[in-house]
Amino acid sequence: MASILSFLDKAGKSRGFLTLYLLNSLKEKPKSGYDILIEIKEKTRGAWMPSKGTIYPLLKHLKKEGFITVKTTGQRSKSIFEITLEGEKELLVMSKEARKMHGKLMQFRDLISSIFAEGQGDIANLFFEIRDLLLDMRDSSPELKTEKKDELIKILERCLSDLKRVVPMDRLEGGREV
Amino acid sequence: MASILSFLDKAGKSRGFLTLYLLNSLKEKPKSGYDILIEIKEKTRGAWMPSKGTIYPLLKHLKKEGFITVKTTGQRSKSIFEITLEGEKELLVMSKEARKMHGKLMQFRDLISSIFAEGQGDIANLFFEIRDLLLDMRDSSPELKTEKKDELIKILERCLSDLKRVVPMDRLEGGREV
DNA sequence: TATAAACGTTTCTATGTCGAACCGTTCTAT
DNA sequence: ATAGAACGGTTCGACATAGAAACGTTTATA
Repeated sequence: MASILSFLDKAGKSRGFLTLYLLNSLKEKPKSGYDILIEIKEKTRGAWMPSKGTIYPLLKHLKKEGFITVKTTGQRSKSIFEITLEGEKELLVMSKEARKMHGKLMQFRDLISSIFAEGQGDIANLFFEIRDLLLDMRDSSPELKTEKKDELIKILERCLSDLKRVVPMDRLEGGREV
Repeated sequence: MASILSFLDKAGKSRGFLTLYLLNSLKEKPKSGYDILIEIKEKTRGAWMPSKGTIYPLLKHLKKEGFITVKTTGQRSKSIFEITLEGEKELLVMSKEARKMHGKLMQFRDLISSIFAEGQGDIANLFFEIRDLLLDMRDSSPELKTEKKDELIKILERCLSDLKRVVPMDRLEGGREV
């Protein structure tokens, strides 16, 4: 939730995920608010489309803060926003939050799926054991020797390909892929 | 965000994830608000702990709605909440939302991780791929043939033992938490 | 015995996002 | 030509949750 998807910037101001996304997206290429709306909708396959009542005021606010500017007021009276140098600096700091969010989101995911879990005991247990092992390792030794890391990767890759071999691929609709 | 973690119940009332979690958790076993607070904190390894200012008023509200009752006012003046029959009925409907949330959350995850890009082959990414595959499978085919199940278990067991071989066991326990 | 920590709850304000209503512009199909 | 859909944006109220302050109780510890 908010605690998971929002964070405090270096000035102590509370920021939401959308702020982070906006700056990141505008860094890549100047866009209009509407463009970003559609971009998000498509990237998430319709799972999320920010409210217009959120995104437009937010863009205005970020402009006022000097993180973005209006590049041109193009056709159809649309405003094309562009990230500023200060915006890029801010993004650099903020984007570290994306990692944290991601980790938190994954924990949150377990919470959700536990609601419709029920059964599947053995497989779930094994999976959790693997997870715990990897998490413990990361916690206790954040700096891992490349050599050891490669070994772990090889093991996991093998596991993954083995699983893919066994799992029927008829479950393809809904589209995978990023 | 809210659109991802909140939903409309059959009466059209907006509900948050916490409502769903509360009912689900109380169905399993009567608990106090504080118990649930700690339960969530531990289940998510510290990634999320609902605000007291959220959970207590919510419990009160659910009680008023008749979905839960106070079983006993135990020691330390704590209230032990218990789900009612009506609450279970409501939960049955609501829990279908958990599945949808899960799917949306996964799309959202891609959006977040796109911010810190990250090349493939990373340990975390591999792990998530494995998890996604297992979860997808569970979602799409809840009834798994024993034979196939055994194969999956064998693969995971092997992965686990391989990992244990590589990971040094000097990683004693210690602080969890984020 | 004093004190601090953990337990357990209440109340209040703040905030990120939603959703709906409303407005004007441009494109497209009939 | 006209209607309707898609584009592009503004404004405002509602809502789930956060976060902080305050308070009483029990347990552990110095």
